Amino acid sequence: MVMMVTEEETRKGPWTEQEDTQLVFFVGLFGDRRWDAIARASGLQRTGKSCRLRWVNYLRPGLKRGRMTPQEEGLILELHSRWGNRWSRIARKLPGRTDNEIKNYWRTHTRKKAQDRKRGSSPELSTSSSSSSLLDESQLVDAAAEDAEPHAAGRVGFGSPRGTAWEEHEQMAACGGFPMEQIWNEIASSEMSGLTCYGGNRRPTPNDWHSASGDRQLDSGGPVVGGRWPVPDTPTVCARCPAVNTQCQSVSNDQRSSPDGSQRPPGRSTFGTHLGDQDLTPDDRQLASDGRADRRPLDRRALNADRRPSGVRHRPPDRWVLTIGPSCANYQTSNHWELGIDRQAPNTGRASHLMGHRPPTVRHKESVFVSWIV
DNA sequence: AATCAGGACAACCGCTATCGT
DNA sequence: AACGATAGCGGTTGTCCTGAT
Repeated sequence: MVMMVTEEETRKGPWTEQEDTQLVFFVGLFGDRRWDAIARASGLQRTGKSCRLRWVNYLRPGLKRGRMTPQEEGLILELHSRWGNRWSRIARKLPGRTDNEIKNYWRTHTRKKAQDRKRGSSPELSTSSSSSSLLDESQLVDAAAEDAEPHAAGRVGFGSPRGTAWEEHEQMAACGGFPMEQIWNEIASSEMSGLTCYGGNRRPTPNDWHSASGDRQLDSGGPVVGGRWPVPDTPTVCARCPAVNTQCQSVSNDQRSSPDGSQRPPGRSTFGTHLGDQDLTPDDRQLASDGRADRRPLDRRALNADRRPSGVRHRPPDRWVLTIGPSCANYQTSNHWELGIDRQAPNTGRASHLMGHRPPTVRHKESVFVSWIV
């Protein structure tokens, strides 16, 4: 019943667009837990650990990109002086920044400055009282509170073993994060045709299954139900057909209006290989305007995209849409998938693992089995 | 133009904590 | 309580880029 991925050599190195697409899609189904299961079910030849890292540090929605702001720089310095190399803890105080990002930042920028400061040569970014002006006072108050009561401050992220996902949801909302509920709602409210499923930020809703042409339908109230992905009427182009035989096509904010009001060219990718000025966010443009845009990795990637044979590092879209359709080359011969998603959260339409009740699993009888034909 | 040093950052590795059985 | 599986964390490495020489 569960699609099996044969034991193949584990891939390492930079992630490809296709891999990202697959990962985002399956995280949307399973939630950002059970990384081993995601790695297996997705067909990615990656370890669960690698999948988690990719998601947490790169694909997760809401991540900030670009240079650290002076406020963030100051906060990093302040918190590092307070907590040392507790990167994840520091990252919780900088919404949108990952521990990896902060760690890298510290290694390159801040550590050097701190060393300079120790030698008394750096007038800026001091951890002394002079730097406090750079900081949001409330952030320092929060940090102080966490000092006093380390476990009271929750982790920014989903599925923490130290608190319920719902608590973290609230905490993320409080700190300007990106509650999954909000993301899903946004995507659910967007246009959705019968042949489109949304990966990454949204899992199928019962309505999706009711409208499906498959053999089973999902019942929003029942404990054990199943469904099948709707089979599209109109073939679509298989842009990046993953190894798991899902026709997928990532669509992202390239469909939105650019800051000057003009539309991007249709079909344009936001991935690094196609990055151009039109792909810049307003923040990017600001960076460009202050003469530092050339330091941004996205531009470097764009400049060198043609030279990279594989594993091109690329910018993930802010939002993902996966399309499953019969035009996929493997459509005729591929297998029937089934993925188990627990649905034990009482009185909600949310998958239980998002409520902190239980991670998704295929082992429990009360699981909802979401299946589709590809 | 070529070379080199250092910055930037993605990704991996190893260890530890936590959870489920 | 013990054990295995999994997630999370911090350290490190590898690669590519820019700017200086």
